[in-house]
Amino acid sequence: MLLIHMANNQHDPLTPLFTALADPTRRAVIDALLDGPLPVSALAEPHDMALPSFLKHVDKLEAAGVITTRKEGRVRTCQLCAGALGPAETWLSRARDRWSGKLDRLAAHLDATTQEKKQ
Amino acid sequence: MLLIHMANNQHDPLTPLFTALADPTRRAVIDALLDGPLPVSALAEPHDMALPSFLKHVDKLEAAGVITTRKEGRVRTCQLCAGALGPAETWLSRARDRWSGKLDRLAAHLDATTQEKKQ
DNA sequence: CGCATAGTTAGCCGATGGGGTAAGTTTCAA
DNA sequence: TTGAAACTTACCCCATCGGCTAACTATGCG
Repeated sequence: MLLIHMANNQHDPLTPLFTALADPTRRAVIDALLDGPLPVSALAEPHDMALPSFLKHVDKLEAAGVITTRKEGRVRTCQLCAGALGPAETWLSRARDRWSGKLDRLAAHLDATTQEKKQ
Repeated sequence: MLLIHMANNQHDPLTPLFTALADPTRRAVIDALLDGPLPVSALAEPHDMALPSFLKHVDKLEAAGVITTRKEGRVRTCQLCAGALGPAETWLSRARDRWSGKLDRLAAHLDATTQEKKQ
C-alpha cells in the first residue's frame, strides 16, 4: 500500500523531526536558538542536567537536521537550520485542511439530505 | 527558570502529542481517520503487524488525546478528536514567526549598518 | 609552563518503545 | 448452541532513550 511504502521510505524526514520535537529539553533548545546561535554551554546552562546528557539532545537535534553546529577553538556553536521545521508544519496543515474539507463535505451532505426531506 | 518550569509542568500537551506523531504507523492512522471514523480492524488491515502490536499505537493515540474510541458490540470505532493537533501546529507556527522576526531584525540591523558606513 | 574552560568519549543504569506470541473474552450469527 | 469475528490481556524480547559518572582531549589565558 502507498502509505506503508511511504512509511518505510528511508527519506522520510518526519519521524526524526517529530522525535526531535517530542522532548521538552529539545524544544527549549530550539526556542533558545530562535533568537540566534549559541554555544553548547550557554544552551545547557538553564537545564539542570550533566553536560554529557545535554549533549545527547544537541546531537539528536543535529541528526534530525534541526540544527547545525560548528566548532571554533573550544567552542561549539549551535544554530537553527532555516526551514528545518517546515515538513512538520506542512504535514500538520495538510491534515487540518483534509479534516476541514471532510467537515465541509459532511455539511454539504446534511444540506442535501435536508433538501430531500423538504421535497 | 521559566522554561524549565514549563517543561516539568504536567499539563504540557506537546510532549505526548509530538510523541504520538513521531511514528509512521500512527501518522498513517491519523491520515486514514481524516476521511472519517473507522473500526480498529479496518485501520489495522494495511499494516503488516499483529493486532496487539497495532492496538498499542491506537492506545497511544488515544492517551495523547489525538483520537477517541467507542465500542459498539464487538467493534471499537476510532475517530479523530477535532483540534487535537492544534497545539503542535501552534507551537511550530509561533517558532516560525519568531524565526522570521529575527531575520527581519537582522535585515534591519544590516540596513542601519550600511547607512552608517555611507555617512 | 600550568591551569581553567569547553567539549568529548566511554560505559552504566532503569524506563520506555515497538515488535512478537499465546490465550482469554465478548459479541454476533448460523 | 456452537463457532467465528473482533478485540483484549498478559507476557516476552531487544533496542533505544534519557539520565548519570569518570576520565579524557583540546584550547585559551596568565
